[in-house]
Amino acid sequence: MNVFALFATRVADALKALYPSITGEALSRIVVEPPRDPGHGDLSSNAAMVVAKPLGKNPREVAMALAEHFGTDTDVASVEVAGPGFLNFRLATPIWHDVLKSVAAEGAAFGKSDIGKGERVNVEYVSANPTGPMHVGHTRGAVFGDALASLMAYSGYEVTREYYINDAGSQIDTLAKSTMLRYREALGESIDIPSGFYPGDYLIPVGQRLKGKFGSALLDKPEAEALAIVKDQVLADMMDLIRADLAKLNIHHDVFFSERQLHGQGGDVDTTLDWLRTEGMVYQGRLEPPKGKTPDDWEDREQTLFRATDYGDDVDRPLVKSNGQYTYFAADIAYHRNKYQRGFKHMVNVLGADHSGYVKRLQAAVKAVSHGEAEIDVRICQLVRLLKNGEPFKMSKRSGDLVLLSDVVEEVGSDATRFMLLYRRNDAAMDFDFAVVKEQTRDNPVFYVQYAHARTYSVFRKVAEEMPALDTSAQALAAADLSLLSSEADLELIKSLAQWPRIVASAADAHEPHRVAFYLYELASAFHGFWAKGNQDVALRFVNADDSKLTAARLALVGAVRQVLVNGLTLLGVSAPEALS
RNA sequence: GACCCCGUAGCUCAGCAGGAUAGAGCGCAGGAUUCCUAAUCCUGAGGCCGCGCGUUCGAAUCGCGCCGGGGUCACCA
Repeated sequence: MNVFALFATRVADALKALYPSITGEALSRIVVEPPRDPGHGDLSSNAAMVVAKPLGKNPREVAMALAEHFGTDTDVASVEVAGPGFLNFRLATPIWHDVLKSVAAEGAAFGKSDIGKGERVNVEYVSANPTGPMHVGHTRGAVFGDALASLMAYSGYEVTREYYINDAGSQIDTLAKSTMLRYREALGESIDIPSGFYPGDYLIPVGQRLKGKFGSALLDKPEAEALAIVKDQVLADMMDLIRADLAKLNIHHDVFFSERQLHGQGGDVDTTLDWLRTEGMVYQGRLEPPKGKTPDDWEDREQTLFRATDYGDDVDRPLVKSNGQYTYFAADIAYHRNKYQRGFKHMVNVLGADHSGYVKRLQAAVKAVSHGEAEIDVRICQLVRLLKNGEPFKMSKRSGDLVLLSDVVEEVGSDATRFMLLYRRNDAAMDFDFAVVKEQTRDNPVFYVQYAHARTYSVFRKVAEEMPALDTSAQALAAADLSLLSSEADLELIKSLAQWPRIVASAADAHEPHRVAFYLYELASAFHGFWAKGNQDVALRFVNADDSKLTAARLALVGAVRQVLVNGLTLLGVSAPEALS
């Protein structure tokens, strides 16, 4: 039950009844939301102001008519017209108790919506090059994409979580050659790793595995053949490594899409280029070197260009390299055409800050290959600066100057890592201070929220101890007399709970999981605040040994708080412990 | 030179498909424990919402132009 959506519908219905000539366009701009100042009531709507102009009426006049209409609504305690034509509702107490009932009845589904209408959406995230373990640079996008995918699934989309494996470029050839050296090393040769190769220790086990499988047989094969075998092995191993790293943050993908499968004679890139040609989206031409910074090796030549500017990009983009191979972007067009052909009209890509220049051409590609039928939202996750006690932090246990994802998770844990990264808008750069994240204080929102959740359990433990006769089963609490929850404090907490469905829906719609994290913090705060009130006023305690009816009603409230905290934490992939140790 | 992101309290950040008196945490000053785990709560001080112009009944929010910070810029991936 979403009271805001409920009243949005009622307002629209009322307007249609009052002004039959009203257009759907005008109705769509109506919002019903909590007023910024709670003194203005529970719900506020701009309906009269939005609708007045097209109707040629005075906003206050429309508002008055609406107010009169709602005077007979039994769920409404009072309606006021305020300011230029705001409609402010104060709701009758029973409807808040209905919210509580619906939390209990809907459980994990409280907050779910169908704004996605069952449409399929492809969320691509991580897509780190399979050349080694994950490092922190990947972590933010990984967590963001994972939470966004969950959020959209919860909001009625059919979500596919996808990982694009960049396993076709020259960096993979270098990876194979680097691995070949480790193979020789495993066979007893002493090796020297040239610069430009991958020096990481993580390739040593791959070399040993190759030795175990093939002995020294690979050395007898032609180099190209041997390298192909080595490449397959190292790619498989690197992806295992990456999957294991992601699993530490509880991140899993549905589809791992290999770039290699797009290449080759008659592959997707070939057919896509042919298609682009027949569509007239490709031509032979020259590009201007970028102003202000001409690359040293700039070579003015005629090349195969995609008409990206026709679709909003700044320049047309090359599809074929000077050595005759396809560019990365050519493969990416084919890849996104493939997504479209698999039936995705909604796509989301999560990329790192270093790809911000890539956004427009990706959007251009999707527009072109779908003739404008599909849309892609590219979310850029800005840089994360690692700190320790406020000082920039360089940690390097195993791999050059990189900080590994597994190091971070080991250091601070999955919950804190995920929550901290999600407790920030994705498009703002952020600092990640190990010292703060590890601290279990109010500085660290994840513990604050988890503590609220644990507190709901400790209330129940307390009741079991003090009032063993009280039935605290879900069925018993569902029958509790909620009308006993009539204090300001009770209603305030219930109103926080009532926000949840609209928060999730708006977060899913805007592709902004951080809204969920902030909401959870606020709900935790409301719950902690209620607790403290019980210290001053015995009537506001959760547990009243001499009043089992009130206690039962309060337990129903506490149970609802717990349910919403769990629902939110689950979406963010953060655990909800029953007790903090 | 161009493109993208950011600029809100001393610090870290919310708020931005326009809406009423701009919020939170930290820090600072004071206070609270007869329910659970004080890992908490309450009160207070603290703001030309980077600057300017424009659109509007109404702008932190939208548009344009500056300023400052970060990122990126044919063929790498």
